[in-house]
Amino acid sequence: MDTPTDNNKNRQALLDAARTLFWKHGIRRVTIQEICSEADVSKMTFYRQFANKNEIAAQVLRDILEKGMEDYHRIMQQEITFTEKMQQVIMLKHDATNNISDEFIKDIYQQNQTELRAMIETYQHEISAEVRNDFAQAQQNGFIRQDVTIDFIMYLMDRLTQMILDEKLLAICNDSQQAIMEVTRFFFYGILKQPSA
Amino acid sequence: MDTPTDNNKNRQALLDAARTLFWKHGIRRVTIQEICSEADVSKMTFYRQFANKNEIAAQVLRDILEKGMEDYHRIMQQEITFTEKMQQVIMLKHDATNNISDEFIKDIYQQNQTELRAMIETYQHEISAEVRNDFAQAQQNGFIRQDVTIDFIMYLMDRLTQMILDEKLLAICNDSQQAIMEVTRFFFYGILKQPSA
DNA sequence: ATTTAATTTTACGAAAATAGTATCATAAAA
DNA sequence: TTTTATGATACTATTTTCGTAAAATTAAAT
Repeated sequence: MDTPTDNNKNRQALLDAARTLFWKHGIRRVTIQEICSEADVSKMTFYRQFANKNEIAAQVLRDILEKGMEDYHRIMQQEITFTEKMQQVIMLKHDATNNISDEFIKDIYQQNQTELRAMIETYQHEISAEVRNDFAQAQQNGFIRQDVTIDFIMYLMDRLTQMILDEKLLAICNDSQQAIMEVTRFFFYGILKQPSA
Repeated sequence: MDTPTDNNKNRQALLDAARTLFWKHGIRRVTIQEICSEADVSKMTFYRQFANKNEIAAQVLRDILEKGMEDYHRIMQQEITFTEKMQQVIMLKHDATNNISDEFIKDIYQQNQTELRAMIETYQHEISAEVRNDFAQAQQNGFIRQDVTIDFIMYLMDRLTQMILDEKLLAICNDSQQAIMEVTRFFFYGILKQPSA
């Protein structure tokens, strides 16, 4: 039971346009008409798909968060070493959709956007529980020093993912790929020369 | 005859706030109230200084363009070699105020902003006449090959200033300083090994 | 302490932008 | 042909923003 002139295509075009615009200017500054123009779709089609701007913003955010989840799961399910998994996780945030824009966040964490805020917090709870669990397990399996707390690791992960987006680091390394390797290596081995190669 | 609580300070605060906001979001999306909040000044003080948003936008643009002019003059008046001057000119655009933001330009080159557009075009005429003149003189003085047209040089200047803002180039060079040196050297000597060192 | 001037605050009406709806024509799919 | 999604237009309602006026506040000068 599908629509004649592919319904889903317009919906996706609207979502893509909305994300692009929200990305640059946050939610507040972007008008529905603008989203429609960017998506090359009439205003009526918008209202047939979404009740209002908040709803499309919610869907955009939902898509982003879900993609982040899926990416994380896909990485962790692979049959590779823990080290390699972590490298990929750190690399993950390099992807635009895993690093929500400032303006977008600003608008969410202001005014009446309780719904969107709740959505983010739910997601953060979920994902951080999983990550915490994965780390605890890795610690049990001897991949991580026993005398380091999971909380500290969580904090580190956050800072390190920020580092690979830092231009100053990029200037030091040859390219972002090398930056990621450098950071991950530091994450696991510190800066001291390893006794066990 | 000055005002008790320094009048000029508020005006400057408003101009700074406006530039910051116009920079990120263009003119259209920014409200007067927003400018006032950012400048930490009441709406009334805004209207005592400027008639409307267009006027403050015009002043912001005027300041930017004039600063660009002054910078260029200051460079050319120095007692240094032509090569060093050019290096500094290319470096100039690295400064944020000499590289007007996309959103800002977009808003100017749309809709009814004929006044602002005219301002830019006037500036461009002025500056390009000067640059052209400086180059012609340099060519006469033997600093530039005779068989190259000034038009081509003007085109090159434009492209080269863009290059030093390119992240890809930054990844190749160690830092932006080196990028500027590299580009300027290329501008003057090409890539062939020089017969005369 | 009083005066003076700039500023903020508050309130307000006018104007403009945006949101949202109803209707009809069209074009493609069933 | 009938159905269905879409686009275009026109329209109203609502919200936002603009711009002004008047009173209250601040801070320095007299």
